[in-house]
Formats: sequence, C-alpha cells, structure tokens
Amino acid sequence: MSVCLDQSFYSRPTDLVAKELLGNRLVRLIESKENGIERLSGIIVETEAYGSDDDPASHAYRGLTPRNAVMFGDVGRAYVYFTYGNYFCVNVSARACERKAGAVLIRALQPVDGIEVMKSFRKTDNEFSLTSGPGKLTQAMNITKLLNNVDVTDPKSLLSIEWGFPAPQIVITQRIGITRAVDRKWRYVAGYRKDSCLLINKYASRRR
DNA sequence: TCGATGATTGAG
DNA sequence: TCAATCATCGAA
Repeated sequence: MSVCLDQSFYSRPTDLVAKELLGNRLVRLIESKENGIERLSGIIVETEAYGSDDDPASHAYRGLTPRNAVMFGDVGRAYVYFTYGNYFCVNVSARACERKAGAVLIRALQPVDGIEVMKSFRKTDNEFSLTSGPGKLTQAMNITKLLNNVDVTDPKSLLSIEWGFPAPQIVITQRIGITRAVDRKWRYVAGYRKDSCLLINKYASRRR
C-alpha cells in the first residue's frame, strides 16, 4: 500500500517543501507489453527551491509562459522541461497560497527499485552515476515532456512521490548551475554523520 | 523571424 | 575546462 504526499504538503513555502522532500521517494511506473508495469524508484537526496517574481533564477521570474505554466497551476504537479538541447529536468510545483508560482527541482536520487532498467536507460553500470544529477535521473527513469503536469500526489500516476522518512541530516548550500541570485541558499542535500563530520549523501550530484 | 541563453553532461 | 545541442523566450 503506497501513500503519496498530498496537496497540503506542497501548499507551503517552496524552500520548506524542497527541504522536506528529502527522504521521500520518486516513483516512475513504466508500462510495457512484455513486462507489464515496471516500477522504478529512488529516494530523493537533493533538491532546489525556485520561486516566482521574487526569484531572478526562476523560470517563473518574468511571468507566465507556455513552458512554465505548471509552476503557476495546481501544486503537486510535475514540471518537466527540456534544457541544453539534450536533457530533461523534473520539478514538483509547490508554493504558499499567497505566492504566484514555485517549484522544487529534483536534483538527485538514491536508486531503489528497477536499478537494472535504469542502467539500461542510462547506458552505464555505475550505480553512482545513475541518478546523481537532474538530467541523469530523468534519463534513468525515462521522464520526458509527456509527463509534464502529471499529478504526483496520485499513486496511480506514471510519476508520483511516495511518503518516506525525513532525511536524518540536511546540508544547505547555494543553488547549482545558475547565474542570478546565486547567494540564496535554496539547495538541500541529504547527509549523514560520521566521526562528528557531516558528509553528503553519496548519490548526490558532484558538481558545483 | 532571429539571436542569445540555459535549473546539464561527458569527454578530454 | 569545454563543446554539444536545441527548445524557449524576448526583442526586432
């Protein structure tokens, strides 16, 4: 019995949602004639928050366009966009009720279900390079624009987010790969304690 | 219509 | 460190 996070979870400040998504699970169901329904999943270990007209780094900064419409619509929907001519990125729409738009970019997963299938989509055997980046995880789970605006609060959706456990430790940093509002610390990474040091999850992205 | 840009990645 | 690669968007 799977339990998804509901709309009330996403109807809160985007940075808080980004932080609390860590430890929950992104689930992709793939329908195929040979294998029926394949379940791919991974624990969310890295996220970033993006706002609206108050956030120059956000796609929603200059207002509503066809691409970013999901950020302005119902919360708890997948916002999937194409970038750099090669890759998709997946977000979940989320914002406090008084905000115009918002989304949380899912940047990395710790793979759990369907690892062999994900390896074939990614054309690699390296488990640590499977879902350790926003473009990698969409490739591993075959997440494309077809899933834009899918309701991730519905367990029957082809893409959903299941309730899990909060990350035991969280590392907070600046967002990656942006050129504006670089000072804001809206990136959240799952971490763990080792010998009184706080280390980042091994499935998080490596670049900065 | 057109040029600039980008919430990235893999190769070198 | 850098090029690949193209949809999107704002300006013309």
